[in-house]
Amino acid sequence: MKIKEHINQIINDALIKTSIELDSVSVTEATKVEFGDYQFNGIMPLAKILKRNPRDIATEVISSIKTNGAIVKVEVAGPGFINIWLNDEWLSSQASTLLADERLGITTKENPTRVVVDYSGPNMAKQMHVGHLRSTIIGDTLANLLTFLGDEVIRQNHIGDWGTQFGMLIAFLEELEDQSGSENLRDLEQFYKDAKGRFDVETDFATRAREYVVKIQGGDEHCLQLWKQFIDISLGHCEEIYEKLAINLSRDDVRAESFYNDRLPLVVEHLDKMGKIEVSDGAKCIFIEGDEVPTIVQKGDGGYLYATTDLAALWYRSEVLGAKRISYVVDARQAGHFKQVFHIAKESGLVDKDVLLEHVAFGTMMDKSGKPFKTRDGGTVKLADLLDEAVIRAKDAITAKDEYDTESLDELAHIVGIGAVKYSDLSINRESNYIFDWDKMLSLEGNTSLYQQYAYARIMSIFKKYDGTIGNEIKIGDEVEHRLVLLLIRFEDILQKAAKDASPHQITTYLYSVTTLFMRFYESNPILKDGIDEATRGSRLAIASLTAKTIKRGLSILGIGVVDKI
RNA sequence: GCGCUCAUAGCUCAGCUGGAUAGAGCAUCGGUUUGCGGUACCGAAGGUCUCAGGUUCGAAUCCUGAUGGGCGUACCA
Repeated sequence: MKIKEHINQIINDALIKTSIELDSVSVTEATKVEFGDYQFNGIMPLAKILKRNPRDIATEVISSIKTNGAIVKVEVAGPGFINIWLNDEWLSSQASTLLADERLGITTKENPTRVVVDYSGPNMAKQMHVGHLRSTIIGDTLANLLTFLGDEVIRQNHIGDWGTQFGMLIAFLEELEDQSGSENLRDLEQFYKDAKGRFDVETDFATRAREYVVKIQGGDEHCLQLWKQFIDISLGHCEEIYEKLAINLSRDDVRAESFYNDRLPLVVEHLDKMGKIEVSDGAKCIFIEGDEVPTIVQKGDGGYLYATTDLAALWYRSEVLGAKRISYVVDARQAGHFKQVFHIAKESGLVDKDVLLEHVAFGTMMDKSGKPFKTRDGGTVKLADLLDEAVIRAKDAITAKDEYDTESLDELAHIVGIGAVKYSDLSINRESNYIFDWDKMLSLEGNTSLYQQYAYARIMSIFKKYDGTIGNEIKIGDEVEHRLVLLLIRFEDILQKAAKDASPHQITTYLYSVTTLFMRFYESNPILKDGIDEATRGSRLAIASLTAKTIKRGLSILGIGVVDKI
């Protein structure tokens, strides 16, 4: 439920009764337990405008606040803070309602936004490597989150399947065709190196490779056939990775670079018509005021560039797909590029003014010593290798190994390992650089997926032992329960904000606070011990159940699974 | 050179719209009535929020400047 909105409404009503009108009223979570559950700080700036004593106004306002519903107590504190305590009975009843609902009381948007989330976007010429990890993970989470909240999400995988290197690759593929073409493509990295090796030393081969680039672009049947075959195999490799990573991208979501080919000349034509284009050194450029370097949309030799493709994609997404929010989950280093492209798209009318264009930027992945993440010999780390290692390491971290047969242990290690990789990536502010540390991510201590999965398993273990029906009746009995239940009710507020900011780490921070608070509750408030009365036990079971469902739902939005025992 | 961005505890990170005594985890030290999963929980210690100004009732947060790091900077994507 949108609890904050509810409290805001109450405060707003009280303000109106005091003849005060504010454009927007927003309470915040109390900074300390002594200050209650929520606090309203808006009186102080107001007092300045009204030239009145803030405490006097605050005192007047709180006398108009009803304390028989959600709020049980309000106080004026300090220079004019209004501290708000919520009613246990009200919270209890809200929590019971959430527990009875499949979606935990989280509403779906009444007016959904059609939103394109552009993420992953691997290059077909090479194997997926760690450079694609963050975009894939963050983008998928954003898409999951928006979908859950009711937006019409269109996932777009803008794969790189066009460009000069493909001439070389298909020329090489052609030679191997009669032998074992697809077999050689198993290791794309090696294939690329071999092809490059030939290209560099053999003139005949290099010439043919260059001819093939022209031929593909000219629509030559034979070359296109080879090219399609190559892309198909390479994309298949990506799909294996998506499968392992539990990423919701399918072939239907692929709109490759080549998809926009037909639109490229039209984009340039349109820009020209709008009077945006200036020719400089033979290239068609757009100069933006304040920017030193122009955006080139067509090269001197007539070729197009990635800015042109991105403009074409924006146009397509806006016009054909009808998107009102277009989110690019791309490395922060491309901030300058997107700023220009977005600007041009809007100025030239390729995209309507009311469409939200956002660059969901993220930082670089570093190793433990703070340097860019590479293999020992300085090469690129293949994603497939990294994920395999995650599963192997996860297996070591599992306690109850003996309770599993080989097959289900593998499955469990997969859930734990992949979850760790995803969670650690999602749990830091996406814009800062991210330090990749195996030991930290697979630790049971601290803000990790394993800690959450462990907490979940503990709750499941209680339920298994209890072996009965768990009701929805919650009755808050003490301070810890009060805080935990309130936190659980706040789930929707957190998701809404994370969606607005495209910021998954707000979800992980929240889940971690739920789990730690639950652990405290678990220590201090026994559930199945002898001497616990029926009603208390029922309520505690229900609180545990709501906690488990919240963790499960939260992790599932992050694309991470839970298990009943670890 | 110009532009973007970051700087919070020894380390990794939170910190909302400017709000009260800046918070977690790791590491360190100490503790937990035989415990519903102890790979847990509780506590202690740890800070000039890079520096210097400014804005104001109030600044880690906003503005200006400095220092240090990362990144980008015309026909690659």
